[in-house]
Amino acid sequence: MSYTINELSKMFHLPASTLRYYEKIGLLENVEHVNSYHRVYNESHVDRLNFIECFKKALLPLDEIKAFFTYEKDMVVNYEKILDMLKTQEQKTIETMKDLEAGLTQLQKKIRYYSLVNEAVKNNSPLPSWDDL
Amino acid sequence: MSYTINELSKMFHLPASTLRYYEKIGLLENVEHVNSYHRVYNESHVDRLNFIECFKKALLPLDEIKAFFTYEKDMVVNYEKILDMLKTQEQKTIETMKDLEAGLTQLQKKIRYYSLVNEAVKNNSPLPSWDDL
DNA sequence: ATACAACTTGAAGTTAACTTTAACTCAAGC
DNA sequence: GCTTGAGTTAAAGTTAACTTCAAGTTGTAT
Repeated sequence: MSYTINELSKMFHLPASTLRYYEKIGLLENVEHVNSYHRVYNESHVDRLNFIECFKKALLPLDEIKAFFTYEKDMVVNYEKILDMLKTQEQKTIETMKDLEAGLTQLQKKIRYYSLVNEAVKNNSPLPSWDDL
Repeated sequence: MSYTINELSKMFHLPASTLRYYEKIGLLENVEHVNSYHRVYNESHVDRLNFIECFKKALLPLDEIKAFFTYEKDMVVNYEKILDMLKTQEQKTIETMKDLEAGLTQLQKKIRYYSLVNEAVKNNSPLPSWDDL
């Protein structure tokens, strides 16, 4: 199966310029340039983009994602390094999730407070205090 | 209670330059400048920084955090807008958490795979395939 | 009185991850 | 043969959130 830049663009909700950019920085490799006219991608690019999106969600910067793919090319030599990177990233992701949860809790507390403000204004009753939660 | 820029810096693990920057963009307000010589912060700044850190963790950009504080100054007028912002942000945070979880799952799958690679290399046995997971 | 450390300022510089621009090429349809 | 539209390039521009810099000020210790 082969894909045009526009097909991949739609498939991954990434602008074509971003796909060209990823190729430029070496994150996508071996993209066929037909007649120096247009790019043709294959399944390997779809697979790689799936991982890239996945790592991006886990907040891994692009240069580390790239380093990861570089190490993977010689995994029998680099598996320890790879495991190390993956585990570090796992911990970071877990940390980030905890922070997000704490942030979410505060957001929801504020939402409860302003729901009370809403009611108070509508009933012409006194404004709630932060301690009423 | 009053605080120097260095005390706040340590308290929130933010460099002093960042505290000055927050003041410059209007995120921290009414900071006392004694004899145009040094800043003095008070409890209200500690409170606000707590919220700022909290919103930052929820991935709210600084200009929206600022807009939020601006609306809060007149909450009887703006409570609907505030509730709206908060709920939008709540949904975004939940989305981000889902993405992070999906990313984490993929990370952990890779970790399992490379643990198998590790064993295989140490036992001189054939490398695992991605489907062995 | 002078040196020094701590703090100040506005402005310029940094980083990551794109995005936009301008000028160009190619294949297909009229 | 000419236009159109999709694709190409290298290079410059953008954005957020800082960070660094150079030059100046202030209070305290010697």
